[in-house]
Amino acid sequence: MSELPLDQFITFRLLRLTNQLNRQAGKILASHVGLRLPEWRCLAILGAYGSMQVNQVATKLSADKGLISRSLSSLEKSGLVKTKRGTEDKRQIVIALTPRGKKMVDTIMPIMQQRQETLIGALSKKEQSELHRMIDKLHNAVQTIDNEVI
Amino acid sequence: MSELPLDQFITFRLLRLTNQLNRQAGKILASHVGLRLPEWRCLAILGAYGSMQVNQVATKLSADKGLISRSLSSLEKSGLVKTKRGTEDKRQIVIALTPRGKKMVDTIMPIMQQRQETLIGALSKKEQSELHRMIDKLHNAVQTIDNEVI
DNA sequence: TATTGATAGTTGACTCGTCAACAGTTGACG
DNA sequence: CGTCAACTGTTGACGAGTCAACTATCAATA
Repeated sequence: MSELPLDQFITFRLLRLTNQLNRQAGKILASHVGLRLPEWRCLAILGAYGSMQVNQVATKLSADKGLISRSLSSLEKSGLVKTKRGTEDKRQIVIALTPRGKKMVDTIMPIMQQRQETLIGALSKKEQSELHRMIDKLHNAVQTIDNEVI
Repeated sequence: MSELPLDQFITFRLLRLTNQLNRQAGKILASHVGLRLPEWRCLAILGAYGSMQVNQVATKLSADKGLISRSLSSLEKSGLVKTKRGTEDKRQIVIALTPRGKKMVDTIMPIMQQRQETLIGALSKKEQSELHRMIDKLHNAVQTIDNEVI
């Protein structure tokens, strides 16, 4: 039987790190406001890009459209976004931040940016750019495996 | 690839990568055998270290004991592990691989190791060790934030 | 020895993420 | 036109992960 130092599995260590990051982000959002993580991500992307369709939000976030649909629906109930059927294409639904939604983004974004800076502050500038590059490489490698195995 | 502001968020990019990795691992396990990801991780850790208690498995995997409890219970139903009450401490439950469980590990491990090698093969030796070091640094930085914010 | 506190494991409730089925709408093409 | 494929968004079902309440044991100690 193979002797396995599981700590050497990069997948294992990455998973552990991101679970930790998600847990923390969730706590920060829940303590400051009653927002859930995917909801915050929707707000952030709408704040950055302005009005978008459901599909566009999902694509920008690399997230599932089902998850985004539910998140936006919840945000609408909270009055943070408003929705409107597309005028030409009646399948589409256009999402926009309400004034309250904009204020929410302005409140939360600095907190998350501060956290972000503390995080990447643990790495030198050189390490930061290398990390981004490595993530891209791994991203591509995963797709290579998909093509081989599946 | 990084023209959107959110792409600069390292948390965002890491999350996207690990979601992709988990999705793939799940597919591989499901296609080869009817194993779920946390179940496989339990098998792997038991294969590497031999008999352990539930708590020890959870600690080694940095996972929640509830999740591990359910996974092991499912593995027992499948006949891949066997459990035994501790003789001295009757709270403890000692988990061990069955012969079928051992065989399962020997079947799956090479597949997962192959995948692992393809993944890290996308990085040079120097990058690999740097990545491990960066993950450690980020891991520590998260805890720093926990102490500050919460 | 009886109480109290810690520990091992189970279970329920909830969020996050993925997939697939579905209804409604659009557009291309015979 | 009418049909059919493709697309938009919603919904249901389930796996993954977290937290907390609960039980049963154990251990310390008054």
